[in-house]
Amino acid sequence: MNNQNKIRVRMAPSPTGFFHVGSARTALFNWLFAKHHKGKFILRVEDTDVERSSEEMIKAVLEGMTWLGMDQYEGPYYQSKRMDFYRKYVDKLIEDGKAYYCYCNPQDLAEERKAAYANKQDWKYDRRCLSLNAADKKKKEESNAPRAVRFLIPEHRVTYKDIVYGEISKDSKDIEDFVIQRANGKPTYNLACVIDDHEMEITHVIRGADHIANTPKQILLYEALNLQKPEFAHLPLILGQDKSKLSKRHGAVSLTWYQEQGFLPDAMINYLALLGWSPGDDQEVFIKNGKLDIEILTERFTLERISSSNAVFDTTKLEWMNQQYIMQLPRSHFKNLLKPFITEYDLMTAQEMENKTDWLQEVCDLMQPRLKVLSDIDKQGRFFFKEDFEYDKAIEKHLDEKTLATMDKFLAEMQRIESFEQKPIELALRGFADDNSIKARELIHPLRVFTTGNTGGPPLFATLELIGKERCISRIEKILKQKKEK
RNA sequence: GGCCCCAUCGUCUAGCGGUUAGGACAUCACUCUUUCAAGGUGGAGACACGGGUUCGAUUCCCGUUGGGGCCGCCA
Repeated sequence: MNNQNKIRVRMAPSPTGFFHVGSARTALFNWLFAKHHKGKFILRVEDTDVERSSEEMIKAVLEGMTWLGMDQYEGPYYQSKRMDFYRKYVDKLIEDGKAYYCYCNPQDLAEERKAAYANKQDWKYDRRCLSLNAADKKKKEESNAPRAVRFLIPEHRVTYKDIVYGEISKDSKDIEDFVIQRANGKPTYNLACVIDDHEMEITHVIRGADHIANTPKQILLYEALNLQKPEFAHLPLILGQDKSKLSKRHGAVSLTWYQEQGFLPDAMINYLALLGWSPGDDQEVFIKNGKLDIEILTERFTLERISSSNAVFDTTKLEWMNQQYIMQLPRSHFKNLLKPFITEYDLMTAQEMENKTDWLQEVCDLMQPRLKVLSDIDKQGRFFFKEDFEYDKAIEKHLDEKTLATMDKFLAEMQRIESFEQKPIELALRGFADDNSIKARELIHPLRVFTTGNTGGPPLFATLELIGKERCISRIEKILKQKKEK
C-alpha cells in the first residue's frame, strides 16, 4: 500500500430494503479508515440479482448514510448498470480453460445437496459438465439448454493474511466450482465483487466476517485473472442477545428504527465504533463541544486495533451513550431535535410550538438531562402538554384522608399565589407546610404525583410554573373529586 | 456432513511472558437532591478446561469443550 493517498475502500450493501446496523458499522469502519488515511470511500450497490433489487431498496442505505453524516463518498455505483463489463472477464476465463459451462438444472442440484445433508454427507458439485464429451455437449448446446458458467477451482491451498484475523488458510479442494455467471448472463456476487474491486482500484476490502468464506474464492479469481489482490480486513460479527448473528428476528436491526426512537447519529457512531474496536486506552465517549469529536475518532482509528471476536449488541449501553450526547447538546439544538417527536406524539402542533417558543424552551431545558432517547418525551413529559397522561400507581399511597385534606387546604393557598412562578410557589408551599406543622416533602410528593402523574421528574416548582396555575389546580381538583365520589 | 473462525467480569473491552488482571455499561450500597435523571464515592463481578514450552503463563503451541460463521444460478 504504496502511497497513503491512494487508499481506496468501499462499502457494498446489498439492496435489502433497509439499513442493517451491522452494515452501518461496516460503512463506518471503512469511512473512518479512508478518512484516517485521507483516502477515498466508495459506495457500490451489489445488485446483480435484478429480480431482487430495485433502486427503491437502496434508499434506506443512502438516507442512513446521510443521517450518520457519512455522505462524503464516491458513487453510488450500481453493479446492475455494469453488466456487460463483467462478461468479458468471464469469457476470458472460459477461453483460458479456467471456467466452463454448466447445463445442470439448479433445482436438481439443490435437491441432491439437500439429500446429502439430510444424510449427513458432504456435498460438492461433481464437475459433471466439465467432463461432458463433445457429442453430449453439442446436444446440450443444440437443445438450447440454459447454461451457467462455473469457475474451475485450481488445486492448491489458499492462504492470505487478514488484517484483523491474521493468517487464514483453506484448501481449495474444500471449495466447489462455484457459479460465476448465471444462466441469464448476469454475474454472481463473487465475480462481480472481484472485478469491481479491481476496476475501482480498491486497496482494502473491509467487510463483515461472514465474508471470510468468500475470500479464498475471490483470491482464486484474482489469481486466475492475474489481477492484483487488495488487502482484506474482516470485521467481527455483531450478535444479538442469543449470540447469533444479529438479524431481523432480533428485532431492532434497522438503522431507521433507531433514528425513529430518537437516537442521535453521533451517539450511534460512537457506540458502533466501540463494537469490535477500541482506541486502546480508557476513552469511550468522543464528545467535544456537544457533538461527536470525529477528528479524534478518525485520528485514533486503525484496523490493527479491531478485535477478532464477535460482539453482542447492547442496547442498554447504546442508550447510556445516547443520553451522554443528549445531555451535552446545546439547548436550542436539543429543542429543534425534539420538535419532530413533539408533533409525532401529538403533544403540540407546529403552530403551537411557534406561539409558545419560550415556554417550550423551558420545558426542554427541564427534560434534556433526563431523556435517554428523544421519544421518551412522550412517556416522561406528556403532562407538560396534555391532560391525558398516565398516573403512576404509586399515587395510591397519597390518597389517604389526611393527605387529601391537606391537599384540599393547600389548593386554597395555591389559588392565592398571584404570580405563579417557581419562587413564589416554593415560598407558599414552605410557608404552608410550616403553618400546618408538616414537612415540605410530605406535601411535595403528593403534589408531584397529582400534577404530573409521576413520582419523579424535574424540579417540582419549575415544573408547576410551566404547567401553569389553572392546570395545576384543575388536576388537583380532579383527583380530590374522584376520590370523594368513590 | 464438510470447511473456516473465535474464547478475559452478565455485556463491550484493555492486556501483546512477571499486573493487587485495568476501564465502560448494567448491578448493589453510600452520597448529593423536594423526587427522578445526571454527578461523586465505594462494593460485588472474569482469564472455559487439560496438556505442553518456560525459571515463570491470561498472554506462545497442541488438544478438549463451548460459541459463531459459511457451504445458492442471495449478497
